[in-house]
Amino acid sequence: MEEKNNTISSKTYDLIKKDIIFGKLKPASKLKLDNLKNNYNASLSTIRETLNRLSSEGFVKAEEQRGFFVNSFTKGDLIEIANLRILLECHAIKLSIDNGDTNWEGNIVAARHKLHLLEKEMQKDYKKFKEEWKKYDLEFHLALVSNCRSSNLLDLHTILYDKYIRYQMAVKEYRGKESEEEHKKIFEAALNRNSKEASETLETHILKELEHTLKIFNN
Amino acid sequence: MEEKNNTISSKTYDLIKKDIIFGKLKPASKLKLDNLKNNYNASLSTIRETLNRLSSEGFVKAEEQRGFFVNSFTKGDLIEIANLRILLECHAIKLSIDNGDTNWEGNIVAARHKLHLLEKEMQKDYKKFKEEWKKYDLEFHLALVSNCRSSNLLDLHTILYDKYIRYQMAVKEYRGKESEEEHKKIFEAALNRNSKEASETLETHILKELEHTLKIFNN
DNA sequence: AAATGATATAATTTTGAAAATATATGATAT
DNA sequence: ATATCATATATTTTCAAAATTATATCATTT
Repeated sequence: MEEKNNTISSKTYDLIKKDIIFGKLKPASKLKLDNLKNNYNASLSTIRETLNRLSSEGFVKAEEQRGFFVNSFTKGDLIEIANLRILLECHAIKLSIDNGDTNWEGNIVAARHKLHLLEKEMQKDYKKFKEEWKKYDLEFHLALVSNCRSSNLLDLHTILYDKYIRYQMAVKEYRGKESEEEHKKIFEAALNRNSKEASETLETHILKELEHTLKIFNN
Repeated sequence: MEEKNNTISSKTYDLIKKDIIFGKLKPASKLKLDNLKNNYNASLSTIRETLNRLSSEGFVKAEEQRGFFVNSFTKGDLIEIANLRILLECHAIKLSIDNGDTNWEGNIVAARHKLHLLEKEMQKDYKKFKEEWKKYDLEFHLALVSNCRSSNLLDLHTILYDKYIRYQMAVKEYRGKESEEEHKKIFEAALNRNSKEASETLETHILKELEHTLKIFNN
């Protein structure tokens, strides 16, 4: 009855995507098919399938007859992505709050709690918990927008979140308290069903993260 | 020096995408690999590559180990897509107008002129010119947003436009005069650099098209 | 020394076939 | 008749190798 990830192709897709997001596969690096084939234990055609998907989503750049590359980091791209995330996520959170119900509220409380636990860990050891934190940060943001009643919007948002977070995962320092404070404010606005405030606080949150993340271009 | 469409894979991608958009490959129909292989003269792996890309973009649904299907038509999906198109395109047109320059203005005039020619043809023979009209309608809408200075936004918008237009291409009647009048208003607002009015007129335009397109569910 | 061109090497693209899985068919039992 | 199971067929998934194209190497010419 399982419906996901039974094929080598989709498992490989997840692995490569993860390695791109967390920088194990570095920005602008060439993705040589033969290397990937060996590193991920899949055949060439299977690797090509996953790279085609990743290139559609914008994690990978395909140059015909010259091969595949991890998308480069550029200041302009980061700014575009952050602003697009604001457009989608702020729109979605408003719809979501306006449709909010008991179950949705429960999910937010749970997600916020788990995120908070990871935030404490992050204070202690950023590098160690980065990957797990990312999981719960996404879960929190998804819980907030999950009631927007548009699966097209949700799918798009998740891709934009991942594209944004790839940049943030490259920053060496954790933003800490400030970020946690913002999460708290968004959380409270959502529970109060104040969609305007939630949206504005979320926008501020993403813009501050952007500012922090832009540091990767200073040196 | 050419940089696009030299591979069988990308040519096949264009062909299949076109056939989905114009309904030659019908909504919800099974995309049997062996059939596609014969109809598009490409090998199985190549076909799979294109289907993986199309599934990332949401034209095709991939069910693991069960195969690929053209995405179904549903009322809810159409409404989601139209609203997402409004969100992206209205945002982009405002940015574009605010950054507008001479060259951009020239492109809009040219695109509007070509679209207008096709609109006249459409009055005479809808079925015959549908495909060509779609090309110039997209060109017009793209010209309007082209100055938004976000390639991420532009790429996303084009996908949403195509996803929307697949539904519209399934409508039997041309909307005619009303639609042409709306195009004219958007055009004039853009030339007057009135981004607020352009955005509002564009939203109305898309909502009216949505209303018209929803007819495909009445029978 | 720089540029050009020929050759060799490496990489991508495409194919056809093997392996794995799902679906259809038909026989048997309730 | 309906359900269950086993078998056969069809389809998807995966692979490995051939064909094509790009890149690197090296000799030759200016």
